[in-house]
Amino acid sequence: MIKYSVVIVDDHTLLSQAIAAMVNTFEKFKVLYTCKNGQELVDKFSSSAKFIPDVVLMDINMPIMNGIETTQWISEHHEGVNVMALSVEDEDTTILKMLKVGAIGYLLKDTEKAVLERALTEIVENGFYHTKNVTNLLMKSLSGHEPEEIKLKEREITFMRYACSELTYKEVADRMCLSPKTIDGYRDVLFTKLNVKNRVGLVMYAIKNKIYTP
Amino acid sequence: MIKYSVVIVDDHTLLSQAIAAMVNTFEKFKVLYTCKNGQELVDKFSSSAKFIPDVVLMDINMPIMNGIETTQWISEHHEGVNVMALSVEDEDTTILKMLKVGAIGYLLKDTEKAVLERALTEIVENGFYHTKNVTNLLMKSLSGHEPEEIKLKEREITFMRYACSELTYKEVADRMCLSPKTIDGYRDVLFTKLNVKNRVGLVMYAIKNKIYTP
DNA sequence: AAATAAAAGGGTGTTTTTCCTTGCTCAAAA
DNA sequence: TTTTGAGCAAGGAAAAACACCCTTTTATTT
Repeated sequence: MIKYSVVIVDDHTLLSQAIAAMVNTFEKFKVLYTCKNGQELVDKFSSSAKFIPDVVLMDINMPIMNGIETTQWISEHHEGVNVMALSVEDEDTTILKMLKVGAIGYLLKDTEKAVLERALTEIVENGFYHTKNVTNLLMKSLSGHEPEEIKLKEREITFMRYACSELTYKEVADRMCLSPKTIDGYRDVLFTKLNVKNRVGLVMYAIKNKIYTP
Repeated sequence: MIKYSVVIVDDHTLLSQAIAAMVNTFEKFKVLYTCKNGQELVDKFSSSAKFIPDVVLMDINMPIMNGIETTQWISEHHEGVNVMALSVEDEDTTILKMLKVGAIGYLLKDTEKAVLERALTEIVENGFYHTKNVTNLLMKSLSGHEPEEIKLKEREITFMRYACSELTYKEVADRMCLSPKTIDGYRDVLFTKLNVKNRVGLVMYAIKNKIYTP
């Protein structure tokens, strides 16, 4: 019997090896190899055609080259490879981003073994797999207005990181070599852009969007 | 050959099942069952003696009953059971807390399969396993001053969570049905207790110590 | 019963933040 | 060339946050 080949990409070695062990118990699948990050995968893919699998199980949060960038790359260079996202977070925007760059499935890490097997099977046989959650999400995003990507400038991001400290705005102005009143300006712009009311809102936005990591 | 029994506790089902699959490939070990959180484990342990394993692989961040609480409980009620912590985070204080409540090993989730097998073997044969990191950490904590646990009251924690929102202190006072002046008091006390200068400092402390999750 | 600690609240004054408006410069678009 | 707009700077006023002083009441300890 011909087994479908699977590659697992996750920075947590134990997790990827454990999932590998699990996938190897599935009748129709076998693991080709595992990677610690997107860069490793790109290197493998580029080195030889025999390293190109049927399915990639892709974690989203990784150092060096994250799941979204990597999936994008796969979509552009190896259209035939099916990417299934595998993540702990079920934040709407993240899932949508993965689907947008070409992932054809999305699984949370707290699903059952049987669900993973079914998902893999459906992917290679039908070409897609989505949990109900994801389906609902897609419906919403189709009907609803796109959240219109907020674009931040380099300086605004620098300022935001300072805003996440205990410095007063005057001290931030010193650090950035600008007048306090200019800093006032950045703040005001960001308040309206990000739709927040005060500095705490700014801090929360920065953290949620990984502009600042506590 | 007699196999040692292992129980895995992790809220991410896929991860725990995958690790289970891996552990089952080890010659000397077999998985008895897996749990989604500490409460489930306590229930199992309490229901019958045949559910008490040789080793518990314990995740730290879980809903309902986290790894530290659960390990504490095991230490108190089932001294013979070896608990090995298994976590993504390698923050010093967390590791120390786990060891303090009785864990006899600590593994990061990005270790190799072979390392896990060796760790399990050493635990059942020698009674302990620590990576070099953990050993170094222990040395440090023995020589150095204990960071003197900061004790927060229920009310202060409630207040802190509100402080992590965009509400003004006056609005927080309303929500907590207290005078704004009382809220002022909480803030002042916390500023000195936690050694921070302003509300942003408070927010950061709350996030770092998981009092508030963004 | 006295001492102590915690919880709630009050007064006053300073500093910081927030909001709104105005003006300048430079560069790209019409 | 004029217009438009982004980026930078700044003033003034009001609101919020912060600091430090305090009293009263209610539990808890001794």
